[in-house]
Amino acid sequence: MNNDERIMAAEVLKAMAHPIRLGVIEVLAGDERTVSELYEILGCSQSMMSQQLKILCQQQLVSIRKEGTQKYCSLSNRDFLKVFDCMHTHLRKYLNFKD
Amino acid sequence: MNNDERIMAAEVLKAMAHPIRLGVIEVLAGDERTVSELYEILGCSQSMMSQQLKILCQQQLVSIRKEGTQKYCSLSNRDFLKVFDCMHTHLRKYLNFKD
DNA sequence: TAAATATATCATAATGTTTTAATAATTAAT
DNA sequence: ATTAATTATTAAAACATTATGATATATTTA
Repeated sequence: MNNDERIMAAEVLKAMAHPIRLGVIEVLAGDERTVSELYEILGCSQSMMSQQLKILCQQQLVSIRKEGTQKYCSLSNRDFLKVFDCMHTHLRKYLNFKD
Repeated sequence: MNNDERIMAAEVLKAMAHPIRLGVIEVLAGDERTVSELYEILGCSQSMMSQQLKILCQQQLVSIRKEGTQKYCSLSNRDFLKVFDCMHTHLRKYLNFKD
């Protein structure tokens, strides 16, 4: 990776690096969801969810299709689910995370 | 992942989400390095490197052993190199990165 | 057309990150 | 003991992120 690539990769990682945004990715791993389903499931405000989704879409982690007055969100790149496995193991093995 | 786990995972991802810190991980993928080798290779100040290494060590991404007046840095968890592959592909496939 | 529903945007206060420069601490060699 | 080399800490300015509440924009339904 050259420096430009690292700058972009850092932006993508930043877009993942938030509990709500990780939650969105995790929920969408199961299935497509509307914006309101997402903020109900994850327990945050509508405004918060709208802003976090914008960040995820900007980095193309999530894509959105419109249907009437609703918007359906889904994962753009399921490859990122690997990062969850990696984190899961790291937290337990290196950071002493207890369930 | 529950919310506590997401909070911790977000911290780990934040620790990666910086061009210099990504550079450190990439360089250390090849071999162990001293702090001064790292800031020379990556072209940043000594102070900057020291601070970035602290962040990487806190999340146990990097570990350090002391030898005389120098410190040798190495990767704690090589599993994270997977994240680089993932990013490499994502930038090109979804974010139109040009070499 | 008016009301209801779903989502987005804006403003802002609080908080956190990044960068730089200056200084401190530690070890090794003279 | 001084000096040189390596690394860490601190302080501060600039900048970015987060969270909240208020308001705006579509879209559908009555």
